[in-house]
Amino acid sequence: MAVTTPARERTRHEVVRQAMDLFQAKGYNATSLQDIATAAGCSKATVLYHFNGKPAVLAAVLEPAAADLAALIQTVDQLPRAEAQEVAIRRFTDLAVVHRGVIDVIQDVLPVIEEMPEVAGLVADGMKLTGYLAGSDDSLERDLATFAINGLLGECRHSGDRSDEDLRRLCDIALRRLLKPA
Amino acid sequence: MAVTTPARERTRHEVVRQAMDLFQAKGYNATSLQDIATAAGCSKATVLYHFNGKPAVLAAVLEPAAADLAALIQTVDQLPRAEAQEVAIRRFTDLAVVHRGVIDVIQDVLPVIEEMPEVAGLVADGMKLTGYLAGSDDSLERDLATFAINGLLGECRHSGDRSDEDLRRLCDIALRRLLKPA
DNA sequence: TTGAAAACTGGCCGATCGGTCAGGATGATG
DNA sequence: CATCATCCTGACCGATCGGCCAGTTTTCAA
Repeated sequence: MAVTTPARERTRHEVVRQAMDLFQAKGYNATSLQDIATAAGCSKATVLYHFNGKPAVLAAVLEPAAADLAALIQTVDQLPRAEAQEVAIRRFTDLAVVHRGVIDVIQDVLPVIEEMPEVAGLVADGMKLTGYLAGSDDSLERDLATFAINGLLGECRHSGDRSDEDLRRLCDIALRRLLKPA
Repeated sequence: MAVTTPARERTRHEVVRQAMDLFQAKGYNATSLQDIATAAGCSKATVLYHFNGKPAVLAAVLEPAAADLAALIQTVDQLPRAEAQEVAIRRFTDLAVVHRGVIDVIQDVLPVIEEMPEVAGLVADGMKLTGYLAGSDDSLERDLATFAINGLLGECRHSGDRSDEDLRRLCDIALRRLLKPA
């Protein structure tokens, strides 16, 4: 066959997939490399053969969301200020719903996220997004923006039973109430 | 001397004090009993002499906040529904500011808090408070209330440099925007 | 078919964790 | 001074963690 997936990518992908599920269910710190290996049907040594340490596994799990966030930032970057907030609110709710699993994962890593160079880009983009959500440089508005993001992070936690539509609706309402009150 | 503090209470109090600071700075899971013992100027065995395991230390750290929250719940419990939400918002912001350190601590324990009987009361009271903050049984309003609490939890995280007054003002504004929009 | 590169593994290592225990220090009481 | 309960400690334990390495199995192109 010509289009068979190379064994390398097959295993890597499966490890990332199972790691995502486990990180989401038990948290990053509470998940051991052995847990991931068992779930992925390989040995712990194999996981470390494909990934240069446990943080590298986390980085691979977060990568798709990080890429989408980076793209969003790049888009909003070249918008006039007035539109930037509106677009940030709308597209960030989409992003939060799509990557709700990843958002769930991040929770457990937040306290020590500063010391993880693997996810530095994601953190930096999150900070920039906060600025755009705030809509102004006013410190109260900025605080409300971080408040909104934290509320959203918390809301996505263990929200596996909620439908995408419900979650999107809730996030949109909450963000607008906080950031664009009538 | 008649009014000297017994050695027992002295050490216990110091352990709790240092544990609080460490839990707040590094998180519960990332803080070892040895860390607490060193900070408190005693041995790890001493910590375990006074407290029946690490979760018991956490329970002692959370206890004052849990007591205040329980008192708040009891107060709000006997209020008519209309007033309940307003009082809950106002007094919960006070409580959040006063016990901001404790709120900070809880973050790291949330993913596994269900399995800790030591803090079950605190969790249960938090759930009741959510209901009162929502103001109605509408599911959207309840979700917004949990959103608000999560935002507040996140906002209190690593907010040691913020003044009490700023924090109180921010929490009050955010809660009212979310729960009582104009 | 063959041989080298890639993929994979069991076993081991040092470190750290929460927790236990027997016994030493301390201080009040007779 | 002697006694005894309280307070405290160093040493140790079993478990678990992330990570490493020598060697085996699989893959695949020549």
